[in-house]
Amino acid sequence: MPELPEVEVVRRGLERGVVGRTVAEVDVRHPRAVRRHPAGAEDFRALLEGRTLVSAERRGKYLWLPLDSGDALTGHLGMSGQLLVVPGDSPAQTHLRVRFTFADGGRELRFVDQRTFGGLAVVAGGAELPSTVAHIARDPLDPAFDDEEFVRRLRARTTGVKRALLDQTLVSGIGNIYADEALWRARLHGGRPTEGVTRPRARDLLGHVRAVLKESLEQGGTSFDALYVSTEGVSGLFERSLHAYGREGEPCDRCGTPIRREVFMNRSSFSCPGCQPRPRVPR
DNA sequence: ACCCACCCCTGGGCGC
DNA sequence: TGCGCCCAGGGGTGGG
Repeated sequence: MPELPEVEVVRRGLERGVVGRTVAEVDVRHPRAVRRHPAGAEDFRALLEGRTLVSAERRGKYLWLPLDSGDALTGHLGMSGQLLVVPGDSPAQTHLRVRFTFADGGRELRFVDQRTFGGLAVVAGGAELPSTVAHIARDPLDPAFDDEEFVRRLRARTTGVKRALLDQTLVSGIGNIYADEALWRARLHGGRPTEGVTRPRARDLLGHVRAVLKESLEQGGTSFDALYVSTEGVSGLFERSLHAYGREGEPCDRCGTPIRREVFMNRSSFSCPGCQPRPRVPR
């Protein structure tokens, strides 16, 4: 569910809500939530209790909280994960998976995840860049993101532009919503072959990716339903600014042509037939 | 070294 | 009402 803007909203909430605090108790209520912690829930708990959370970091859609031990608590929200900072006496959420209480007795941290595609783990020595995150590329909001390297690598691919945007090892943080929105802005169909995209058009596309991510972040992200919320339970407002995603049959905001929906990679893609003509041989 | 189909889950909405 | 099907913002993995 959440893409870069939504995950960044959560990161900021963690920064305000839990960074600087010392973990008292960890309660893993569903083992699947820590399946990416190979040593198991008990080890996960032991590595966290008594540790202080030093900062809140993000790359793409991955989050991590370096600990004063030099390890890092890592998290990915998957399709439906939430990290909520709530009073300890608030009722258990239906899909509450992990609870963290703190030594200061203040609000607790809860990992809630309906579909359990997300999860948490403690990565040894991962404070700088957890090994489980290192395989993905930097995201376009990272100051060290290399635009020209992205352009070069995109054009070296032999695939479709949308597949490339969704490939987290090329550029991270983009999911189905923002891929469609950036392609609409760039007037490119997602099936356009990457090798046929000129350098200027690739730079233009990257500019639109960066712009739509920033604009969404300013609106608190996109929240179609209560599954995506900040650590404070607040929904984002960017849905009203979407031009393509989820708008099948509605007139294009640029040319009035009804937005089309296509099935692609076993998921939906939305685009304007007028502004984003399908290539002769889509990929 | 790629790339893709498949799998992992729960729940809401819809047609019958 | 109920059932079955489709759909949903994610990534990892094993095979080609």
